Amino acid sequence: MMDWGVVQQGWRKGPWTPEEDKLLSEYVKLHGEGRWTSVARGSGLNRSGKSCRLRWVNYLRPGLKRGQITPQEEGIIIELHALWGNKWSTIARYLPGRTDNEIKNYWRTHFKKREKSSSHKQEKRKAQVLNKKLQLQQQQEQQQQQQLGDDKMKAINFTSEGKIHEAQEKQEMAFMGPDLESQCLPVMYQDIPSWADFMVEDGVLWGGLWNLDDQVDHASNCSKIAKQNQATAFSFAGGSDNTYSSAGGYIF
DNA sequence: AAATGTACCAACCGCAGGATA
DNA sequence: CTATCCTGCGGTTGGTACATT
Repeated sequence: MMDWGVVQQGWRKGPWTPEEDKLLSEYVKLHGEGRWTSVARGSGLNRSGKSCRLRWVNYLRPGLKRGQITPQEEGIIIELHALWGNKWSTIARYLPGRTDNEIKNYWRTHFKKREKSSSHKQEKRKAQVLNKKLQLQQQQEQQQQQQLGDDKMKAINFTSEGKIHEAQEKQEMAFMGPDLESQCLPVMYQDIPSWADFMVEDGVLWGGLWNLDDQVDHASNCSKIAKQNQATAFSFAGGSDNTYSSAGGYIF
């Protein structure tokens, strides 16, 4: 590894000025992309090669799309992220005019949001389940108290209390399944609106959008792989076809 | 109106790996 | 073959604008 710390000393950092942008643009127009260390030296900019490259790739490069990510683009991002994970540069190749940084930032913002709302709902749901459990328990106890009015019977109740609760537990376990949380998850995810609900229904994603790209063949291959992934997501989430979009395959 | 929280964006950093001397 | 250089990637941070309390 090289020692960037030493080399980078004295180079300007922080936001780029319009003058710097102009210098960099002109230099790249003249000499082309790449060889960023030469760009850094030759352009008269007091910036590191890395910084120059980043500025060019993320901001100055021609053909960059500015503005909000469209729902279609969001769909592709989510789909490809499900496919490849945090391979931002790979994902960015299928979104013409968008940079890996942009996609990464977008995902981070929205992922965090969903993660929060998801865990919030998870907590809410857990509380609901616990409440229900407590209510049932209390009801049962009240019934027992009513039925077993005298002290004698109360004594019997006391000794058998453990068994009553045990039976109650078993009954609930049979209803909820052995793993409470795993049973709750699909329910919670159903609360989260998903792009896929309309994307898949409208056939937008797999029908037309990919063709915006000039890499149609590759993209359609990816769509096939992604569709296989959907199938995996169904089975993993334990959902049926019509629960796909909400069962948590790609929603986090 | 001020304080606080949230979303978004630009830029930096460390690292890995390919290219080259 | 090895050491160094260079590029690109992904993670992270800091700043700003806007929304909410």
